[in-house]
Amino acid sequence: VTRPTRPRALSRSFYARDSLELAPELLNKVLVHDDPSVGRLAVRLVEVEAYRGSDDPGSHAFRGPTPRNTTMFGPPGHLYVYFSYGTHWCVNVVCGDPGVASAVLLRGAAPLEGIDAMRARRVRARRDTDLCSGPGKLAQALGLDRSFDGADLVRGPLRLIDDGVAPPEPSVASRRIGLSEGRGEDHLWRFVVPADRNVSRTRLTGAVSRET
DNA sequence: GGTGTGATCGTA
DNA sequence: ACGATCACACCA
Repeated sequence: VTRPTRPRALSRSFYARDSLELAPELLNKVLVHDDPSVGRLAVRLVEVEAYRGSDDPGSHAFRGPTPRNTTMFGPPGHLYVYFSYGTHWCVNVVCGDPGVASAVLLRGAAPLEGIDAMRARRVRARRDTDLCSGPGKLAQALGLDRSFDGADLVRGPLRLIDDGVAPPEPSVASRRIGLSEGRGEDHLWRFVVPADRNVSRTRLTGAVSRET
């Protein structure tokens, strides 16, 4: 059993590394949104995916900088938020060095605090596991949209917190979701907390258990 | 539990 | 034309 410590916000240097290294370290970290309109929202991350740049055909940054992906090339510890399928927002944590595109997509989380406010934003959710079990749901529950693209996780109002709960040991690595053929769909760059009910899709073909 | 399909619009 | 998706229908 991991003993909780005094919660501390992750520092800029924590994000300054490759997305493949950072992604599994984000599991079980707490994402907090101090939302001026509804108060504090907090969730524990249970599913993430690593994206890279010029060597990753699944990445928005594969073909170089564009107006949309600019923050992916910026300094680490900021959010990259984009509009997906005409209906949903998806949230990434930018990592690596400035000039190098590297980011981690936040795909699933367990609601901890502000659950009533999350339900108000996600009326169709029947169970608590419907609130944040997918990238679009997570963004909607936390009230995130384009206006949060570029937001600084070190300054807030969004922060990532280490409350002493370590990443799972082992974690599970599987193929990334939603990539068509030829887009790096075989890479095991999705990381999940095993058996957590807030993981967006339980089918894990080709998944491997992974020591951190 | 699983699979299949339509909605919807910014981006390249 | 095509998505780093979701919800709902339907089958099991």
